Amino acid sequence: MAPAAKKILIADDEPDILEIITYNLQLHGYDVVTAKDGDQALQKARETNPDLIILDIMMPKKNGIEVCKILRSQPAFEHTLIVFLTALSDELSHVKGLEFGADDFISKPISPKVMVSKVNAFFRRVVKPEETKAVEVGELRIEPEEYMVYYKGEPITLAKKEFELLNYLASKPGRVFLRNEILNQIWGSEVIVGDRTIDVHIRKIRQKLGVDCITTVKGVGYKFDI
Amino acid sequence: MAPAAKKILIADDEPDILEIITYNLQLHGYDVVTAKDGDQALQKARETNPDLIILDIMMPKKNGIEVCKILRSQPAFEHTLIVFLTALSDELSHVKGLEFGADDFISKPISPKVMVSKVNAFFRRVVKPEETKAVEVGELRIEPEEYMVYYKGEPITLAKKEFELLNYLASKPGRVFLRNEILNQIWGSEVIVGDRTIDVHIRKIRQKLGVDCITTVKGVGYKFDI
DNA sequence: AGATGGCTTAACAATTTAATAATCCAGCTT
DNA sequence: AAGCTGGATTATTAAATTGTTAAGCCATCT
Repeated sequence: MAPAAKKILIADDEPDILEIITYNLQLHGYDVVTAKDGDQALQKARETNPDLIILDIMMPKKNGIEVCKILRSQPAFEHTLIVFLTALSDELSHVKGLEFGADDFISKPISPKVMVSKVNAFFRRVVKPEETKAVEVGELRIEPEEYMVYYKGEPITLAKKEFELLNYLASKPGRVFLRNEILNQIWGSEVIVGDRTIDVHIRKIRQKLGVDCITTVKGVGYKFDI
Repeated sequence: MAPAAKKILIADDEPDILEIITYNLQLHGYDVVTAKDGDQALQKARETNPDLIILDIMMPKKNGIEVCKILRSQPAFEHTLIVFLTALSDELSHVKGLEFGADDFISKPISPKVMVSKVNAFFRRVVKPEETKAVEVGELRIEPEEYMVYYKGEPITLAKKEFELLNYLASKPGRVFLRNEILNQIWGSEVIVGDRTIDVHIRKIRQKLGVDCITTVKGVGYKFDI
């Protein structure tokens, strides 16, 4: 699934926080680069070309907002995901940060778990546009942009989860997705749902589509096949 | 896949809590080891090498944070999942725990059900799908991603164990795999099954494939050959 | 407030797979 | 040739997994 580990640059002047977050992100398969001040953040960003940059607002040398502003002015970082770490109360930073092109904020203090969840979410979000293209297999057409499915030209309305599940499976027809992969992708690693939940959604999809384009692979998972 | 039960060490000084949690985790197929104080937790951790360690913060002898700190300093436990049990209000513990490498927190009080769900989620999160590539020998193609086998282009559906077995043998065509090797790889060293079980699966594979690509080496094992 | 739709879960049914035991068979040994 | 030995086959039983239905919960809409 993950051809290459996503690279994350995280800049914060508190070594403890840096270490904790680094450790936890690494544990979840991310490639982490750290910086302890604004200048270093800029330098490492250029050196390593990360997929996501997390900037503490308050840092020596250059603060996060300045760093963001500089990065955004460079073509190489025009579309890089940049998020700020801010103290919960610091509303002003929010406003200023937005002006300089931050994609989101993470409020401190934050638990490692939530941190990882958020990072996962960022990448999930940014991956979306790639899979926006319609999938068409046989008589079945899946249109991610309109959140609709057509079978033999007839529109079929699926609920959100149903659609996401079908779309995910159909993203690689023929390949088996493990139940765990499905849970992590559709529900997210932080959400807790039972195993039967997947079954029920699968059932509803099969029911609504009329065609059985989802094959069960017992003990393994499901695959889209037509 | 190794169906080996995940091992969980749980340390808490309240026998009641220990018992309830243990019972519920066991009910869900986990292998549970308990400890009633910090020293015992350390000892059992070394003895049993668990996959997940749940530490109550407040314990006699050594508290959870001390235990965590000691464990993390040892290579064997560097990457073991460690979570703390904390009273909801005890924010200070959170902060301290983070510094010593805990992966997450579980706040008390917690219902057995939620506990089990959380534990499931922990394991789910760390699972990463392995990179798999298709094996192709002669007219036979094995696609681990699809969990499918093709012979002369025709798709053949194998059951989970059958597929894993074939895939394993085919990973090194020509080499003989001892019965013990097969048992260890496909069934896992902790599972005890009789020798006949392998025979039966081999037979089913031969039957489904139609071609006899598996050669018996009497008194030794089997090899994939075509 | 009441109605609606989506999501999740519980409970049970149905199905599939795995493991075991019993039997059969081929090749060797003596 | 009769008796071993290890493997193959078949049938049977046990276990695990999935399918299905109904019901509850929650948020939203009317």
